[in-house]
Amino acid sequence: MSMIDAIQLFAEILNNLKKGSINLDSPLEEFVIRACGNDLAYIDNRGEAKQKYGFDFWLGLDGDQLKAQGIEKRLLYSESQQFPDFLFKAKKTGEKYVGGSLIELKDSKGGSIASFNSTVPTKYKSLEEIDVINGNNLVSRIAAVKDGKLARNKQYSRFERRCFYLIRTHKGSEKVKISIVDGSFFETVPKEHLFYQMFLNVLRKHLEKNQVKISEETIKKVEEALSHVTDQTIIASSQMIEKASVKPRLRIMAEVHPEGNPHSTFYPEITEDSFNLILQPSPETIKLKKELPAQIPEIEVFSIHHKRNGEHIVFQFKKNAQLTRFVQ
DNA sequence: CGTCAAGCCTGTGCTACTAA
DNA sequence: TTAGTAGCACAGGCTTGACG
Repeated sequence: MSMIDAIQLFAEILNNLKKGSINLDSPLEEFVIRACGNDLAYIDNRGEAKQKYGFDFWLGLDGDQLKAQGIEKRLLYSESQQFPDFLFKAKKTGEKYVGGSLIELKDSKGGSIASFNSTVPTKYKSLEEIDVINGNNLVSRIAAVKDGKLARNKQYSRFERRCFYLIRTHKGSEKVKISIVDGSFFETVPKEHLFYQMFLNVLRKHLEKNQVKISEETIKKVEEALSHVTDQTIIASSQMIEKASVKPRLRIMAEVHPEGNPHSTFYPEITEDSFNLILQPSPETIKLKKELPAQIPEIEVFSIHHKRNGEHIVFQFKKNAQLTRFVQ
């Protein structure tokens, strides 16, 4: 059930593509808002949603009541510039939360995926983690209002939500590719691991460059010490250095390695001018392999192999194939 | 081996938010 | 009001690969 959001998003976008109400060059925000606007608990740019796409995120909700719940007027239709771009509404089956997935957009003119700033892509994130990343609780405040009753439970901010990335490369070219990508495609080691390994790498490179010899034992000790450096907000804060009149600040960014980019030459099956849903196999996805093509005959289903995270199932819609079919 | 295109990598500009 | 931090990738230089 946990993937239900991504599947719904894919199916609805496909509908819109077929109807022609959007095309592969439309803004990615439009893809999501037109497809699933009513199922969202958070939209980062609520102003644009209303002005540009005529979607009122707060429709039917009263401004004064919202203020009472901690959402001030100026926030209603602002662009918050927080992570993530969209959050689906949560659902519950029995006592268990499902849904509530995160959708993050990445749009790029070239063939590589635009860099991730401050957020390292992962398979799961909880609302609590989102608050840590943002350094404030705006997203969880808004989501809690939209999720209403469901949010009145401690587990609400703790349960692990799936992360999906709506990615376009070669924007505005005939080579355009768009995919909804499972976060598992990017997360091959825990992100806490990434951070201290970065510092360790920096140290190693300096030792190498300056030809300084340090015993393997010392390195091990340093590694053990550095392994405690895991908190992104501490790493990214600007720092007071004694006597310094500037405060240096590290910015955490992540670039996607070609093997983690489903649109790279590693994965020739993801063709130009196509729209794809790329999911890690699970009992649900395997069921979906049968069901989705039955509902939407234009879809092709196949597997690609991620070097580190194994098989992923692709549901592919080719724009060109579709057009030729119409012509005939 | 030279040439050209595409891919990759790093640094940067600019904007808008939140919190104090 | 402003200091601090994050968002958006893109620009532009460098590297790699394909091809004759």
